[in-house]
Amino acid sequence: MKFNIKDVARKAGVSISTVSRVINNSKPVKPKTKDKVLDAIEELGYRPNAIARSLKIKHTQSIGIMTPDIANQFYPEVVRGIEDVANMYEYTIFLCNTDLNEEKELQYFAELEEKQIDGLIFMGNHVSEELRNEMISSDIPVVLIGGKAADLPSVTINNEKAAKEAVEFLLNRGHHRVGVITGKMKDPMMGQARLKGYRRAMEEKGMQVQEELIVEGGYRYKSGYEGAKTLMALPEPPTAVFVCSDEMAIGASRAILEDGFKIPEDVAIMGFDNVDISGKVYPSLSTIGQPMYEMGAIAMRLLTKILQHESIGASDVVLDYEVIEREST
Amino acid sequence: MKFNIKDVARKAGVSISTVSRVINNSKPVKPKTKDKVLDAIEELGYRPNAIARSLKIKHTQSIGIMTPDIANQFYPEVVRGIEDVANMYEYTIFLCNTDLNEEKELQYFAELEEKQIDGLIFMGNHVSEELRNEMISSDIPVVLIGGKAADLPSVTINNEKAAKEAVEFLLNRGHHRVGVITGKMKDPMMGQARLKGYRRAMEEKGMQVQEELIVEGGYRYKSGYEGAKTLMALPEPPTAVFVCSDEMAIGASRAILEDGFKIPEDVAIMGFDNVDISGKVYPSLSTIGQPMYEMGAIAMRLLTKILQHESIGASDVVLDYEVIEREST
DNA sequence: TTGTAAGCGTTATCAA
DNA sequence: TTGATAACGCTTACAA
Repeated sequence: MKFNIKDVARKAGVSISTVSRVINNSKPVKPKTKDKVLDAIEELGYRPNAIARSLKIKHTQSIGIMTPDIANQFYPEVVRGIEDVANMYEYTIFLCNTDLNEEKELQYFAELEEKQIDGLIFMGNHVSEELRNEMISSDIPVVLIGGKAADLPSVTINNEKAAKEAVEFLLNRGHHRVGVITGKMKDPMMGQARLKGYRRAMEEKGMQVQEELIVEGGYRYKSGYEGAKTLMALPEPPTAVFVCSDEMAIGASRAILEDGFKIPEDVAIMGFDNVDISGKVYPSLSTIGQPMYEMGAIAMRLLTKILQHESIGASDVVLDYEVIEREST
Repeated sequence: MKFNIKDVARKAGVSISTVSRVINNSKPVKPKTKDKVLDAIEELGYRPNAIARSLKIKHTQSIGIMTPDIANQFYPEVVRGIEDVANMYEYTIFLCNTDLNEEKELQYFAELEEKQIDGLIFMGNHVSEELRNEMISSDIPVVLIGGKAADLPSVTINNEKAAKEAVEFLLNRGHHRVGVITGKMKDPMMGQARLKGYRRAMEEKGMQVQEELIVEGGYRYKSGYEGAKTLMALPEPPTAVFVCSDEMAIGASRAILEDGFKIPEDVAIMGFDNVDISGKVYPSLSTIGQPMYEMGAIAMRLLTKILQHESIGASDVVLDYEVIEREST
């Protein structure tokens, strides 16, 4: 029940080359013979074998996406952005979940390389030296989302500046004690850069940063919840807290509400990301809006340009964020 | 910088066949020559070409996933379940977003078939006759998640029964006017089956179902929001509403809160799905828990069994759901 | 405008 | 235990 180009050639009474030519529209073919071929294809229900084709032409129209965890609120939206433009340019995507685990990243990379992907979009908190070497030496074009590494194009936002604006927003509302629940501190962007933004905002306003108001979070809801609990248990709890991801911010809100405080009257919350749900929860979350879909779409667009050897302007594109005011502040 | 099996054969001073043998461990090879080969591989940084391999062996260790929209709360979790077991069995996954669009489904299917996927996991509200024909005639093994079609294995929950229990739960709490915001009525599972469960629960309790209390929703937040607005605008609004998806339920909660009602004092809300966020919002959502991760994992496991020609017990597996009581009821 | 044939990088059969 | 060689299904010179 599975036919190949030879079968249709035989059926149409032509050679396999002309069949190939009509399939790919690569060379002129006399209308009449073209019809014969098309009929044969139709009749047999023939589908070309892309694997065989790829072997010959040396590209697969497949690209890889490595994401920490598709089940994490942040990524589905960017993956969707990637997929939409990938589809537009006729690429199909391999999806891999790395759990931020270097071993897994390396292993997936090897697998994808063997499968001859044309390019890769990588998300993760940082690319290890070993992985970077693999990437460079493979000469598979890679574009990073949300992170940076030497010689690898990337799309990001300015995390430090965004974080700084977030806490300035809080400060301008008259808050004096603003706490922060950070990301993982080994994460250069979500952890370090955003905390740095916090510090700079405080310093520029001439406020002393109190280390007790800084608690290290992680990525998920639970760490936000716990971070807020410790913050609110302080002798003098903050009146506002900047939480470095929306998911943690939702956890923090929960903890704060449970402790009998009102949001935003007693304590204001500022998140980061603008994950889909953040505008839908109650109270809705003020946050820094990252253009997730666009990040994906732009990264993929960048990749297609590289693949087509179009000149790319800057290969580090930094996108705009926005501060979004909702009910939690 | 890219080497093939010939290069390593030359470097190791052996034939390509023995290289192949050491790579695949397919035949005994003298330890000493094996070492030579391994060294050559190491030195060149050789990576086998899976495309060439697939062409020869006629399978790709790739499977497809078709999902309506990865950015929709429900799917990332099941995709994660799929990916985890796929990875375990050394499959890598192609991810496709169909937007529930038949054209796109058909087109993706053709694309994936050309790319010679070994199997497919399909999510969608229903498989069209044409798509089903393609699936059957392609002899690519397909397993459905959340839907059914003749001759296609599936993993589902009993939507009607689950919905019935959801509204019984509400009824048992003494509610007499319970409204329902349905899914899209052309969706057999999320729409029809769940509504049927509602009707049956009402009937079995000897309650007359009032058509004004039934409003058709869709999939997303907005339709839940709007559905609740119309319900609460009724002369005699419901005291409880069963909303056929959590995302809509969150929208409904919002609308109800905005209208000045209290949850659950004035109106109780029951969702469906137990999407990650539903336990994290405030008030947290009572809901029917679908085992999303497991659905994915089990579907993929089923697929691997089919691919390995293991005997599969039932090819329609229906999983348990649970009714989860939280703050909204 | 069409056909013949080589070659893409593997695996596997067959012989040695 | 190893090596030659024919496939796998396609594209693309090159020739006709």
